[in-house]
Amino acid sequence: MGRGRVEMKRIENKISRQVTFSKRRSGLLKKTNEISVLCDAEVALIVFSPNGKLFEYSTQSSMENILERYESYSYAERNLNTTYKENWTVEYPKLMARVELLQRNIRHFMGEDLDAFNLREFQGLEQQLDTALKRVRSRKNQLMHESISQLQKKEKELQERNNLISKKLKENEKKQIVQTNPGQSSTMTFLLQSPSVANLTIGGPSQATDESQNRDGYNALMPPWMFHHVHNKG
Amino acid sequence: MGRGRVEMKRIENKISRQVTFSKRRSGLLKKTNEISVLCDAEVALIVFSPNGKLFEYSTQSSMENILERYESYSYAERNLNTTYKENWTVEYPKLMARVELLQRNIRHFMGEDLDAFNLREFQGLEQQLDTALKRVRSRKNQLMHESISQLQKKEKELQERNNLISKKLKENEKKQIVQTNPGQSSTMTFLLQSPSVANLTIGGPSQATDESQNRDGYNALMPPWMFHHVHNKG
DNA sequence: AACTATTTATAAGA
DNA sequence: TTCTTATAAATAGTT
Repeated sequence: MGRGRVEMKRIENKISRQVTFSKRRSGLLKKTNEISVLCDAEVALIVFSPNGKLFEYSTQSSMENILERYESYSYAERNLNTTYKENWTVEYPKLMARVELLQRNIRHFMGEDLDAFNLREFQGLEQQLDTALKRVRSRKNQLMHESISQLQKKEKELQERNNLISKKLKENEKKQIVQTNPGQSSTMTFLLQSPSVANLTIGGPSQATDESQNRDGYNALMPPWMFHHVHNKG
Repeated sequence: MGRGRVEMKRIENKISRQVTFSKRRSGLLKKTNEISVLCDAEVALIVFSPNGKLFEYSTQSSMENILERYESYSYAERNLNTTYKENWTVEYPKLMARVELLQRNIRHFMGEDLDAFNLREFQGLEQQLDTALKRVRSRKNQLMHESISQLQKKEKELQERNNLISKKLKENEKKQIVQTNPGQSSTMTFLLQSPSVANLTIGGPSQATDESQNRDGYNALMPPWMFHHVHNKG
């Protein structure tokens, strides 16, 4: 409509295109409004100009509502977001409740927060703790015995080695006296280095754990020894 | 455009409205397409008929992309959903990690899953359990003593009451013999009912907990006695 | 759904 | 941009 028909393809002249866009845009908005008024329809129109500028029209029920309605007809994106929303609003409180439950149980295991316990519950907890303690002591003893026998083995080996070296040293000294040759005394350093025994300490100095005590806000729940353990395993 | 101008207000005649909607809708779609082709614009059009039917048009870049682009211009809804998404993708793994950590700690408190413990960790856990056990036993004993003294008190009261009633009964019998009146023997039933003592059982029969053992999938973590406790408090 | 008298939109020019 | 105007398009009322 206008002086001469237009071919339905992109207008190459930039100015023309811009002008046409402006004119037709207002026409489109007008018609959009008209159909919504005349026919009682909900309409949403979104237009991005080639320069990236946004124009929009929506009936009184607001763009948001229409898009929501549209997306409930549609599926992809919105459903994803709905899923996130639902996950969050439904699952998050569940998870938090679970966390709190677990924390309460841990406090119970630490002999705290027992005010509401009745006799049977005390009995159950006592038995549980007793069993756990027996297990831990047994495992600890086992570990200690292993350590001790390892140490004894190492000790024996070292003793043998020392004897051997002492023997060689004596022979060497004899030779030196005979030959009066002052070179080659490196055997001395070899004798003094007592290898990797220090790595097998039993419950050695507690430097490493001191630092990790005041981290992460888990303090109320985690006993210090557990911290060390947990952080080392990620 | 047409034979006579139209007032810009809702068409009351339902048929007319429907027809006009149909005609104008196709016109609107055509114009929407035209502006997008001629002017190289991105356009999205969403129309809901008064009967709730959906019609849509969008340029090649697809409705989803346009809406996304729109919502990045806009803010409200999209930001909400983004928040949910971010909450979910960021916070959920954290929470789950925390749950797993707590569960592992509980297993440790139960003397399980100790394979990776070293001697110092065993020592710490042992001490923790020992302390807890002492606390629990102390609290349990306290509770038992309280129960016992309560029971003794109740016992004493009942004894006195019984004595009183026996005395009255005897007097009554005397009277009955004197008066040879066979009515009023209701005192007998009163003597037989021994009130609420049964409620104070110490760790009595374990019927209530049996049922709750196989619920909720928490079994691996919750000892049966704890279940009872937890479910009762919500 | 098709027709057509009219109104409306708009292309080109100012 | 906006206004004008000739003309193409859209469409209200009718069939």
